[in-house]
Amino acid sequence: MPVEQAVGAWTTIRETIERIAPIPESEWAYACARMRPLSLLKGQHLIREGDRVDRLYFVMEGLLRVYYPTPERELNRSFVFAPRFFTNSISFREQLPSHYAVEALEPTDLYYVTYEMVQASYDRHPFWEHFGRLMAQQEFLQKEWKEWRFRRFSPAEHYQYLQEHVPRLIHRVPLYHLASYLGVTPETLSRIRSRRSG
Amino acid sequence: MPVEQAVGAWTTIRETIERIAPIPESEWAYACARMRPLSLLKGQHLIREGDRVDRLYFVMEGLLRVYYPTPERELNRSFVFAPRFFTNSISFREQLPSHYAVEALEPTDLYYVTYEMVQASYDRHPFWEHFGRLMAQQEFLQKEWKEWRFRRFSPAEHYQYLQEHVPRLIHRVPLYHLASYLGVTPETLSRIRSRRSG
DNA sequence: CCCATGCCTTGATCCTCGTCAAGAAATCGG
DNA sequence: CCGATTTCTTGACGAGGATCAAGGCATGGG
Repeated sequence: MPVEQAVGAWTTIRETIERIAPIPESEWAYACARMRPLSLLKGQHLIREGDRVDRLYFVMEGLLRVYYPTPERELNRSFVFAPRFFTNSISFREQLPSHYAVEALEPTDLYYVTYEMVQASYDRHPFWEHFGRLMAQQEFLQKEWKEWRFRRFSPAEHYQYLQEHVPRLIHRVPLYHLASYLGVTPETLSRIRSRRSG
Repeated sequence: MPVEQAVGAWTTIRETIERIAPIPESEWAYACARMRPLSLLKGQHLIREGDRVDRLYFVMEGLLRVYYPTPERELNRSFVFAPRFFTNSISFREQLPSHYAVEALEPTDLYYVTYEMVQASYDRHPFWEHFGRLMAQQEFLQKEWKEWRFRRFSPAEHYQYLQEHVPRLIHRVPLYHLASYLGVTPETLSRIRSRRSG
């Protein structure tokens, strides 16, 4: 990777961290030295069901699809737009096999650090405990709102909400994937869309 | 409250905390001195939609129902069995009005500490930051599993799962409340139940 | 430029679940 | 123990979404 790209990447990571809490220089240097790059082509999998996920990823560029693979059909759980941290929290924290799979919907660049490194950081400097708490709390709040949306909105209302608040979802995710996310068939989503605009 | 009861209560709280992380004696004394009791009769509300929740509760005894009040019907979001910590995380952390209501399904005893006290604790001793992180992460994992159950299970499968893994839900929560939790009408839940046993 | 592929739409049919209505069973207070 | 209220069940009906099937429309590779 050319140097300029790497520098831009690290700026993005640092900004993402500092949106949560300011990071001491020593700890930033420590983290930088331990991040490793990884790239996925469109359609490649980052995680397959059953994998043990022992890495914390930062999605630098691209788009991931998180889905539950069931015998009958795939159920889309979420979509991960760069830039963002991402891991399978259950697998990462509890050392369990992943209950979902993750696929790149676009060519995707990531960095990652290992479980051991994350655990070691907590003993290294109070910043990491602080950051970890704020991060976990923020993740929790996002899930709380998501639960609220899924319970209170009908699929049609939910689609309208996403159109207004997360338009990149409608523009960058194929509609048949979005349909599965909303809990309906592609046919039904198509009819929702035609009812709204027509 | 008689002394013996208070002592039993505090043992319960301490055990709940130490299931997450061992608490230093100084911090335990600090917390104890700041907890206040509160009791609810069956049917009373702990939180109404729109309230600002600035307390972190510990549910000592009893059972709470958390629900989204919508114009047409109430949607049950969760049930809170003692002993457990509980608050509206969004309202508590972001100082926003509550998007749900909380009602006692049984006579319920609680203790609480205030937002200011929780915030102050983070500067007091590293234990609280550590505890806060582990707590938030644990809450997140529980929501992750809940999301999984709601996506992968049909209402009938979900009912069977709850029967096997959380039988107290079926025994202590009225079925029409459970139906709303599962996302079906009481009539449909009744038919699910008769299909299974018959 | 054209064909193949993947994605989206439209139509017809079936089936499940919500709704409305009534009645049975359980619970509670007096 | 009894009556009133709440909770649960059962039945009939209708609306809406899943399914099956086919056709349209992009997009990209040759």
